Amino acid sequence: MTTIKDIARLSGYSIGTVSRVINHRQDVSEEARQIIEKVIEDENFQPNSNAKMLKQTITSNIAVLVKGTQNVFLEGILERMQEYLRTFGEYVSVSFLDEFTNEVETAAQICSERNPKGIIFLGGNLHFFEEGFSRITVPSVLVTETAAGLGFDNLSSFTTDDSEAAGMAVDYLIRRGHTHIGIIGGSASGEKGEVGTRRLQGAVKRLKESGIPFDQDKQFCSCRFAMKDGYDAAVRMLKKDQEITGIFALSDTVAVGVLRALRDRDIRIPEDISLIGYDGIEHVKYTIPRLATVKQDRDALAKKAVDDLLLRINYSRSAVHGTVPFRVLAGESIADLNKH
Amino acid sequence: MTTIKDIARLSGYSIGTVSRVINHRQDVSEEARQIIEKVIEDENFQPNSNAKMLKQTITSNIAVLVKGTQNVFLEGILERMQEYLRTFGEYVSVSFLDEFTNEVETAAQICSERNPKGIIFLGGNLHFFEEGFSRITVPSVLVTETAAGLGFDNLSSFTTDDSEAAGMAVDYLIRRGHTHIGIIGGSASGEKGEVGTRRLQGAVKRLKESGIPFDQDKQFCSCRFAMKDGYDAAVRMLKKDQEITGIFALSDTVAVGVLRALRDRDIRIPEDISLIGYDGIEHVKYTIPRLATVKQDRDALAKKAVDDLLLRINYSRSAVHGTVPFRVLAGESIADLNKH
DNA sequence: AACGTTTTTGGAAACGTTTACAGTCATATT
DNA sequence: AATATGACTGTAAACGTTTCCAAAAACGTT
Repeated sequence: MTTIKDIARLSGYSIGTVSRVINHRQDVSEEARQIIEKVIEDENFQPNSNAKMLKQTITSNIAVLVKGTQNVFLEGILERMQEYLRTFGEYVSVSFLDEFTNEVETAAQICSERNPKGIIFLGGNLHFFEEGFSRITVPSVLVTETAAGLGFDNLSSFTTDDSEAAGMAVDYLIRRGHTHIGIIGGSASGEKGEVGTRRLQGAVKRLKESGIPFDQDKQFCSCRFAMKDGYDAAVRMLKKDQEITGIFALSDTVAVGVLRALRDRDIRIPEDISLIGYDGIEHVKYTIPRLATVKQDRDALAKKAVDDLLLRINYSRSAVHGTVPFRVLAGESIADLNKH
Repeated sequence: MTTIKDIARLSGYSIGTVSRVINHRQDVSEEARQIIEKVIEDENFQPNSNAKMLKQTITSNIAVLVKGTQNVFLEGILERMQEYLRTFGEYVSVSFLDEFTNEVETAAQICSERNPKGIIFLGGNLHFFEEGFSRITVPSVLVTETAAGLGFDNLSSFTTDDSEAAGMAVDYLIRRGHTHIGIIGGSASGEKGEVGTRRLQGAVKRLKESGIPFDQDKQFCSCRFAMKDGYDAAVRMLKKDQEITGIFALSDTVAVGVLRALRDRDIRIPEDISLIGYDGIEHVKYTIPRLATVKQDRDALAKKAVDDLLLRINYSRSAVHGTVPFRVLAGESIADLNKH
């Protein structure tokens, strides 16, 4: 392994000067820079990151915790983030957590074991943050939830305005004459600080505002955000309520399951029941019928979160909380009842 | 930050002894161990990983390179691997690469920058390995391709027997009376050392053996492994050849695109054209109709690769090459022409 | 009691960097 | 000519561990 010492010897300069060249400092003569850079090039020298980090007491890692496995939506954000971070020369260390694992607990553990310089939470349960985030001291960012109300100074958050967006989703149904709407997805307990709950509340709020009756016991079926669970929940919903003409699935993955469940019961979409999803994964363009959905801006989510985190890692800044735009995508899964 | 020095001071022992306790060595008295462990506990001390690694000249990272973005199949393997590795206390640093990026080149770069103790390639192009893998010296494993023929002693590989499995896929069609079969997916160039190419060859071989005519120019449409590309390729195929009764899509994602393309042209599946995919992602159970496919054993792939890599990291062993079982899944997308 | 063994311990060097500090040298200023 | 200034460079001390080596302690054997 070639070290800075070898470069010093080979170039005839001291290790101090070599170090200065490596770190692009100004106080080095042009001549020294040239010579040393040549030697570095020739020797194919790479500074040992451990030594560097030891001295600087940081690691060059950013830890990413993805809440939920097989979550196409979050994985899409992860990919975008990784790609974007790479342009800064930053790498991510990824952990996928199932939905029951406490991500804050896990993050704390990762911090002590690996000492990352920043943490990105892709999804998460606000409850866990409220309870235990004070133990985490590195700059962090939570994506897909808002931590504005928690008041941690090292935790930023970026999300779609879920409540508003969910409202737009049901609004889309309402405008097309649907007055009996079912909602599928979200945590069983209606737990506070959970994505599904916020979307549910936004939807219910809009229903109320529009004067549409909604009986949560009969018209809501909770389920995890997976195709299978969407399928099962749809089956339950059909048993509970036969009058529904429109369904809002709280995630596209759930919607795919719903689609299949309705089909298996020979319920036509959109002729018999209309369906709108949430997230805007690629897949909605290829379902039969194409799925209407609310598309979150994953690029913006990824970019904003990374920009903010990097800024806060390098300069001590306060956390910020932001939202990104969304769009309702039409699809073919919604019937306009007004046209009858 | 509490350091080993603090623990030494607080416990009344020397740094050396504390270090020995931390590393669970035998040559420490029971008494010392107890006392020191108590102090460590009380102080909530975590050894600085950078210092540790500096001394041991390794990092505790395993680098994973995922070839291809938005690849549900590989991401599923990634999740399984990460989860399994975590049980060993190992973490992964992930990079997603688009299909054009040279993963071996990238790995070499990552090695010099971050010095991982092992590398996992999820997908990859054999050509790149043949050309440049000799530069990589850490234990590595390639999943989804076989590197048996390359003869690198530090590169294991695990894969499904793609050729055989693809053969089974077309066989499934052939047995149901299909004699005019189209194949969609795989690299444009029919490039050597590419997943699609191997599957294509396996399929063509089986067609030949069964005495089914196959004109690669007319009955094969190459495309990238994405839904959109599957859609477009299906459109091309329909223009080129009107007589096809069965299609083998070289990945499930492609199949989903094909499904949608056929539907848009009012071609019924399986009545007009039958379709079988490859990979066995969750999704195939929720398409309309449910998609027949060849299911690769992702659990086995993940587990074998990790087991082997960990073994080779800790003991110097030669690389091995293995395959995992596969299964043809029936679905609803295939018509039995014999029944007419 | 004197000696060997074995077990346990402390001291100190090493790992490869960064950086504060002090030094050298040329040039400009008086 | 003496001095101040500034640009550059080298030296050495850190950073928090691990581990080699030798010292000390404990024990058993003669």
